[in-house]
Formats: sequence, C-alpha cells, structure tokens
Amino acid sequence: MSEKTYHHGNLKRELIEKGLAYVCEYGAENLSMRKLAEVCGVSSAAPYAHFQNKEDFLIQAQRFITEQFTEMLQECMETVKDKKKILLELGKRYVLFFYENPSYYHFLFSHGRIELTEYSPYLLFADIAEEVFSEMGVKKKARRKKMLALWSMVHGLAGLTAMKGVLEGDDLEKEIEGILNAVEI
Amino acid sequence: MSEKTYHHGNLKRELIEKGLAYVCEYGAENLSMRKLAEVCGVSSAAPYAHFQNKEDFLIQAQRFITEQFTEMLQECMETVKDKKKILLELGKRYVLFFYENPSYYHFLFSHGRIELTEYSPYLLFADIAEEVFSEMGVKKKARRKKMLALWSMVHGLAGLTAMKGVLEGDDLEKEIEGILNAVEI
DNA sequence: CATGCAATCTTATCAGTGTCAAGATTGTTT
DNA sequence: AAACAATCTTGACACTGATAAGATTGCATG
Repeated sequence: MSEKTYHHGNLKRELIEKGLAYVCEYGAENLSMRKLAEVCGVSSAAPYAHFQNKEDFLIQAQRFITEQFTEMLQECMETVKDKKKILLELGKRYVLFFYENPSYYHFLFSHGRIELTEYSPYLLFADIAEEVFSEMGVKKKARRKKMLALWSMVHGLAGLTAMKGVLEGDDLEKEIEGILNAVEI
Repeated sequence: MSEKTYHHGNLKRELIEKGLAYVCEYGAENLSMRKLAEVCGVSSAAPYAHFQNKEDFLIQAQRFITEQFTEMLQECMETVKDKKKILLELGKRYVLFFYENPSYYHFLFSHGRIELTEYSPYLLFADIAEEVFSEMGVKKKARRKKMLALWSMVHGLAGLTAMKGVLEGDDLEKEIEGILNAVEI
C-alpha cells in the first residue's frame, strides 16, 4: 500500500480524492496541480498523464461529486414510497447534501462550467418534479413553471445554506422542511 | 484625458471598472493583476498602491457591483406603489439583474467570499420580504419561513438563469413572472 | 522467455502570476 | 522652497500551469 514504486498504480483516482479533500479544507481557489501532485507523493508533471490540463481535472472531479449526488437522489427515491412526499424529501436531501459539504456547492456551480442544457444529474430533480406534477394532473405549461419554481427554491436554498450564517438551527432537517413547506406549489 | 502622466490620477476607479469589464468578457478566473495593470496602461505593481492584494481588489470590485444592485432594488421599490406587487417586481428585477450579467452572479457568489450574517445588500430583498409579510399579518415564525422560501426561489432562479440554457424565451420578463407566480406564498 | 510497445512517471524548462522592496516622480502642505 | 506623503516603476522572488525529452515499468506478442 505504501510502497514507493515508480508506477503509482492508482494515481488518477487518488488525485481526484485528495484533490476534493483539499478543496473542502482550503477552498478550490488554492488548489494547484503541483501541490496536489506533492500530496500524492508524485512529481509535478505526473498528473498530466491522466488529465489534459487543470480544467480537465476540475471537470472530472466535478463529475465525481455529481455521481455521488445522483446516487443519493436515486437512493432517496427508492426508499420513499409515498409519491406525495417524494418532492419534499428529495428537496431536503438536495439541500442537506450541499450543507454537509458547502465547498462542493461552490466547486460545482461557481465557474459556469456546468452545462444545464445537456443532460446533467442536476436536472434529475427537475425531471422527477415534472413527472410528479404530471401525475398530479398539472398541465404541461403550468407544470414546467411549477417545476422551475420548485427547482429554483431548492437549488437556491442549497446555495444560501452553503453560505455562512443563513441557516443555523439545532434541527436543520426540520428547518429546511419548514421552509420548503412554507409555499404552496 | 489620455495624457500619459506619471501619476494616473484615477487608477483605483479605473482598475475596478476595467477589471469588471474583463470579468464579464473573459471570466473571473482569467483575471490577473498584471494583465489588469497593463490594460490600464500602468506597471504591474501599481495596483498595490490601492489594494492590499488581489483578494482585496476582488472584494472591493464585488462591493462596486453590490452597490449597483442595491440602488436598483431601492429604485424599484420607489417606483412600485402597489404593496402587493412589490415582491413580484423585486424578484423579477433580482433575477434580471443577474441574467443581464451572468458573470456578476458567479463573481459575487462563487467563492464564499460574501458573508450573509453581517448586513449585506442581498439581505435587502429578504428584509423587504419580511416586512411585506409582516404587513400581511403573517406571524413571526411563519414569516421567516416564507421569507426564506421566497428568497431561496428568487436567488436560485437568478442562479439557474445565470447558467446556460435554463431560461430561453422571447419574453423573459413574462417567463420569470410566470415562474414566480407558480407558487402560492 | 525475450522483445517491443504503450502507459506512466521524472527531470528539466518555459512563460505567466502574486507580491514585495527599493527607488523615482509627483501633488500637497508647511 | 523644502519636506512629506502618495503614487508609480523597476527588478526581483517564489509559485503556478504546461510541455518536451527521457527513464521506468506492465503487458502483450512472438
């Protein structure tokens, strides 16, 4: 495990994991490829065997988080049987995911790097929302509006909680629930 | 005006203005102090007479935008007489402000640089919202929840529109209005 | 097994960046 | 006019992203 061999063996994966840990601790703007290489005990040019450039690394690291986010939402969908409560539950998880790692929110949505036109897991929530509204018999135009309103609220609340000092309760889950329930959609 | 003197005379202001223009065109991550100095026709160390460091420059540039944002909201408040429509109108302006300059949204909210605990103009919207709810007779606890829900939605919608491809209509103003009206607060 | 190939890693090296110290130039005050 | 503070330049340092050339290794093919 800790043998020093010429070939690292698992560098790409370790770069991403250590990189994300670094982002969480020191912020994305302080992450450098060289420091990252050093942390992984490898020369400063080694990462460029796995990533075209820094931008490419950041994109792949974002995808890594994105996958976890998607899995979390999908797992949530399967556990919640009550179709009526599913939107609330998904929203709560959406917000909590980024509350637990505020750095991820900034890291993901900061640089306009993420395209929302193509399919992206962040649309997952939007898709589910639209589906639920559809089952509730809401018509297409209104459905899209409701979906965007809900998605905006959830995404916005995630952003606000990722900033300092907006939400501070002992029972955050209840607090989020209360906010999301404060509007009639 | 375009005389080349040793003392620039208005450098601090020009650095901020040209800096923001640069951010809008090429993105905040490509802005460097040296390039900025060059654009202003001044040596690379000159900016450091006006700003402690890059971070300090960014903060002051953010304040510059923040002031415009605040003025815009306040002007909006004065023109709209109907108290019931004021929240919708403010929300619309909030979103449109960042739609017109998506770079500003990323520039302002990306780096966790902005503290929302202390008084910040972004709380202005929240403050007004809470006031309006208060006049509507909503009680304190519920009022706060409604306020946060509305603020989240507006702020989130601003964020989504600042990304590519979420909102694309001929009449964007109507579209935003429709979305904000899709929920009963 | 050995030979060759492709992947991986290292060692320079380059241009660009943030930042500072020292000194030059200027506006302002006394 | 002289002194001072503000402003700007030059020159330097360490750090960064990135590339080219070469070293080391795993693996497939004969």
